[in-house]
Amino acid sequence: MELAHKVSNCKDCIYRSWAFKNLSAEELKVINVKKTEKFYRKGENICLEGDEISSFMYLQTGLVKLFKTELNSKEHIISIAKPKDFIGLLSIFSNTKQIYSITAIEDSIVCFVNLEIIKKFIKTNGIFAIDFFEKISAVSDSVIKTRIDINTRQLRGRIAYILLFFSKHIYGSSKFNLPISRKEVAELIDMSTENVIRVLSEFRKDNLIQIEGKNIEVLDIKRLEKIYELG
Amino acid sequence: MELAHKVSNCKDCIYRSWAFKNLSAEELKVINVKKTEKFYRKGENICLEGDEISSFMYLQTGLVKLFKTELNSKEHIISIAKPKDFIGLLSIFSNTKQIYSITAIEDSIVCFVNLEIIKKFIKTNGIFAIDFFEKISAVSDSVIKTRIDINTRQLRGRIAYILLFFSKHIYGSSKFNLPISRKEVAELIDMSTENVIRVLSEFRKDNLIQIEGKNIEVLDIKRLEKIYELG
DNA sequence: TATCATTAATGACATATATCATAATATATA
DNA sequence: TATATATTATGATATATGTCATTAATGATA
Repeated sequence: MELAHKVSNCKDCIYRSWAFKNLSAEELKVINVKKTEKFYRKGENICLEGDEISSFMYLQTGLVKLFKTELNSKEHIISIAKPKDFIGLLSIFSNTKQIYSITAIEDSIVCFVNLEIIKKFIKTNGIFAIDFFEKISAVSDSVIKTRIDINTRQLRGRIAYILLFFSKHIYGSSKFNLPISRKEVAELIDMSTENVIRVLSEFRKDNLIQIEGKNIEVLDIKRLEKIYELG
Repeated sequence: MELAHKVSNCKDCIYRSWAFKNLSAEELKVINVKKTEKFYRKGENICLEGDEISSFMYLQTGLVKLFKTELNSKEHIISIAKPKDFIGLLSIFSNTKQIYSITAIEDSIVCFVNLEIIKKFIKTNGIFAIDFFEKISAVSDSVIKTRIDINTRQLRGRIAYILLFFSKHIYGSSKFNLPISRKEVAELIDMSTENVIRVLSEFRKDNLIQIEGKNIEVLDIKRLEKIYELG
């Protein structure tokens, strides 16, 4: 069942003040006409490895995961995007096909802006080009930094990272509903599902967190940060 | 001792046909006047974490490593750049300070182009902007892909990756002189130095490679590729 | 509601990897 | 050249992590 939602106008969009802030009213109008908004239920695919790339995608509401299916058909999650994030990686500017898949992990609304229009504005609006480039660069570098931060740590440090990531970065609250399964956490931080569960239990017994299924509350953020910092 | 080298002209530069191909003769002349070329001996630092960023850097000759010093003062290598590569990550467009350090791992000549000039051309030359963006995006995504490829494999797969990386990607020859120590290999693929040495010995005993100190020859590339693919 | 499938949880065990110790080389430096 | 220092090499051992097995809990579906 498709849920209807009010299609927003670009000039009122939260994203405008970010990557699109240097577009003129005229340019925004062009985007407004050509853009598409689409609603995805939790679990639905937004795009798959190999799909043609024709849009710049950003997330209006919800949460999505960017992932790759390995040869052994295991999935590896590369990053999680939150509202106002550009979804995907820079390859949309250097590839014609998606090299990763994207799936909603919460009900989400994704906005698709034709890539040719973005490219046209990069060509014709220098101020927009520079600003857009800076913003997009930051996103890309943050993915690299995250991958390094995770992989230079061991299990406890990685789980601490995930807890801090969701509580601080995604939800801004010490209490939150983990939107992904333990298996997906494992796919995100390169460890086995059992060990994700085990370390979470360990943290619970240690009064670092409280767990009731997907409901998690961070009880001792200072100590959790220390565990993260020490690796 | 500083070695003199013939300062090259941008219009003859190998890099021109890559990222700078859409600049006019006039624009190239501006870059040519403002750019700096610098020679670094193997082991010399090109820049350090925290340095002000004022240049777009690319490698004319040699080989350099981009790395981060962890809290425990261990070094973690993020990527290795070869001639014609843009050095560094996109953060030069979104940060004012370097977030990683760069050191020459072979005698190298680095060319520094003032970043403000690049930004000016992005603003004023749309065709250049798009092309430059596409090229730089590919570099960034390739770093992400590499990190994933390495970290989703275990030791044997990672060593296979390194051997294939140097023989195919860097030197284009089955016989090459490994430019980094076993310790640096370990820092590049997140494993202990002893295990790097151990797996290399194992590959030697298995007739996959021949080793004499830093001189390595890949004897059975097909089997090595299989080891890499299977992880 | 009853049934089935998925997820979460935990223990026992196997395996992969790191660490420590020691020696042999190689490389840099005085 | 001699000496110190770092690198390479290998074995023994400790530790971290993954895998397998089993059960409980949860959620989906008929």
